[in-house]
Amino acid sequence: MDKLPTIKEIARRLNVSVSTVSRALSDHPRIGLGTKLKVKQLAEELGYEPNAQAIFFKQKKTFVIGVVIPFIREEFFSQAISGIETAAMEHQYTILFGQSYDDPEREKQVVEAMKKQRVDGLIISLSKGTNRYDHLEALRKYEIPVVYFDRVPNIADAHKVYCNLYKGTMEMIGWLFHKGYRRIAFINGPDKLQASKERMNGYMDGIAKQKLKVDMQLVEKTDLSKESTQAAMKKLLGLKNPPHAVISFNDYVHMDAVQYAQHHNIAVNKSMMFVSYANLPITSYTAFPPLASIEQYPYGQGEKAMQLMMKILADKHTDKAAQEIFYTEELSPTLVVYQQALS
Amino acid sequence: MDKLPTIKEIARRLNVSVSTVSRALSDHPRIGLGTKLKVKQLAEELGYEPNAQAIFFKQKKTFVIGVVIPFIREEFFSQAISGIETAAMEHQYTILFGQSYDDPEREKQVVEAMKKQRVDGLIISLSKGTNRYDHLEALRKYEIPVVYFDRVPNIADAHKVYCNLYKGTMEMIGWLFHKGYRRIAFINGPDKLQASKERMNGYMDGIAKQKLKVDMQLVEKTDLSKESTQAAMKKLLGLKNPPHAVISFNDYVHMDAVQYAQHHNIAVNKSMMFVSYANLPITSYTAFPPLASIEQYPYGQGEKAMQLMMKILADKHTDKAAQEIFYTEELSPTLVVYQQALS
DNA sequence: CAATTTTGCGCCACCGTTTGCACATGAAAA
DNA sequence: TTTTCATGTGCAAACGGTGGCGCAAAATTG
Repeated sequence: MDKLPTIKEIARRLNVSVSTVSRALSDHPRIGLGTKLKVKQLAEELGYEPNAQAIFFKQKKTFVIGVVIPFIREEFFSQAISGIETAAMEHQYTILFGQSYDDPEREKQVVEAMKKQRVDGLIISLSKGTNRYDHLEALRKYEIPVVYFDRVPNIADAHKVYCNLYKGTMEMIGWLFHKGYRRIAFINGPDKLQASKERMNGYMDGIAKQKLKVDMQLVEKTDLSKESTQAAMKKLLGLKNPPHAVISFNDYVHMDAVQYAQHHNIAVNKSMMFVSYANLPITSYTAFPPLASIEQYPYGQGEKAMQLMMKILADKHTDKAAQEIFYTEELSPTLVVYQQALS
Repeated sequence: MDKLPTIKEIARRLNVSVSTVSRALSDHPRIGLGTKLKVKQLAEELGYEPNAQAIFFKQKKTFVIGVVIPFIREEFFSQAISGIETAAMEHQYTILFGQSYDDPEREKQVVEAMKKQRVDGLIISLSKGTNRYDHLEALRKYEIPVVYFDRVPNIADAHKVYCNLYKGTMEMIGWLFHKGYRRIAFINGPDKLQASKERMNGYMDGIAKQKLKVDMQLVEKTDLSKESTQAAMKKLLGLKNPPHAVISFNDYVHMDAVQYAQHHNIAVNKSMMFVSYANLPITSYTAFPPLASIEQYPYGQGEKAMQLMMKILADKHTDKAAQEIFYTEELSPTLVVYQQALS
């Protein structure tokens, strides 16, 4: 038994036509009960399994969703991909994986490879440098829907799933204020990211809400690299009037910031408080976990993104008009407090 | 322009046959230069891109490699997958991703989904509970080669890529001995894993080599869960004569062990030394990184696994006899010392 | 200038499966 | 008994390409 069994083989052995076998296997009502039984039994015996490639080819479907993220090694994304994967399995989909390494060029390559593979859809969290969307627009021609998550573009005609960090940031500032901290610094991420803008707006409005005045010396930026974060910390620590608390863009920036502070003899979370976004489990092992963190539910975002994709794909077949509707799912973040900060 | 351009469309417009177009695009020598030019130009204009699904279907190739790992959130595996991905891209392959979550049942499901997708090959790091290989043997029928990495099975007729931890463990014990530590404890992983056996042999022989006698009270086991690791630590700390040093199965076990010790007022890396396997970058942010770690080169293992897969796939076509040769790639680990331990 | 080779292109079968349609048979309705 | 209809099955086209083979025209050879 060298070749894999096909429906042709079953047809040949049973002296029926391939169409009969095909229909028998899919329980077509017009096939006789006896025939169905015979076919199914032989299929079982032969260990027949339909050739998905052939079916997909015919149906113009692959049951594969492409997933592109910046770095899988970041726990945020590995959690997100787990959510995506789980939701995918529930719908019998599999996922094609690729990393952009935060490089727009690489992102383009990966997206193109996925287009070539004719994925049924693409879920992507943009690289921080991406400012052109040609490679993603190109998917439209192939009717491959795109769902953005977390790092979403600032364009209207796109499906998006993300966490509203505006509210979360305001909440964080309120919490810090109540704990008695007044000079609240903020290390934000790249301007291009919508996530940065949201955080910034939240910061501004949060400070204003507490009736503090915004001091732009307390607002720094990082490109997310260790060096850039350290440079930001250097400036903050160099102020004649250093901050009481530092909000970092995410837990990685937080860890780099804390490390820098520690090396410069700051009593972390004693004389200067550190809080962050993301709430990664890994931080619980670190020397100085953030005092509080804004949970962004990466797993939930991934899951939602996939469910949205399923909905879009379903709509595609039923409702032709639905093509031009774009969905946005906004999750509300939660402030998670780890320790009681001394006030 | 509603439909995607196909080779047929090009043929129709140019009044040539589809086969001519096909051959022109692939630079077949029997096609005239002028025809080639015309075809290629029109293809360019129309933005023609070959339907990979169709080609793969005909050629019985998908250019997809399935990758199954226990947990993507473990940095070891996320690094490994990065190595795999990079090597795959170099060969125009893409990767289909799945996690087993260390559950043999889920592993089976994932492998089956990949079989259904007719991946060209499968790279897998086994779940810790896997002791039957039926689901992987089943791939043989589809001529889907399997390359195991890191968590490899203890069977002969399989392709494997892994780190030889026997040597690494002996080296580690030698280093600890030189630093003056005599009572060296060892928290090993599940027996089923070949990796556990290797470490154990290395431990035994390493202890013997230093002319110490093996004290089985110092040897504990964990199923890699936090609870199990803590239970192991509890036993070790409860000994009338506690260990001077603890070797953990990997950095995650290490972190859990250190956390437990810390909560029980042990002066970590002062009164009791902690060393580990894996050397994950994330440990540098933790409160007590291992004093030394055995680097297992996850990225390199992934890369090697993919390269081996490419070789196997290439051999498949050229050399029919090569089918029965099984390759084993053994990487040598390196002992990385982070701090000078007090002797 | 005839014989042979090379060049350029089209025809057709094929990969594994699905599906619209036609056809034959037997049973129920008229 | 004839018409109608449900039932069970087969034929063939289609999905988008590839590639063996054949055939005519052009180019090369003796």
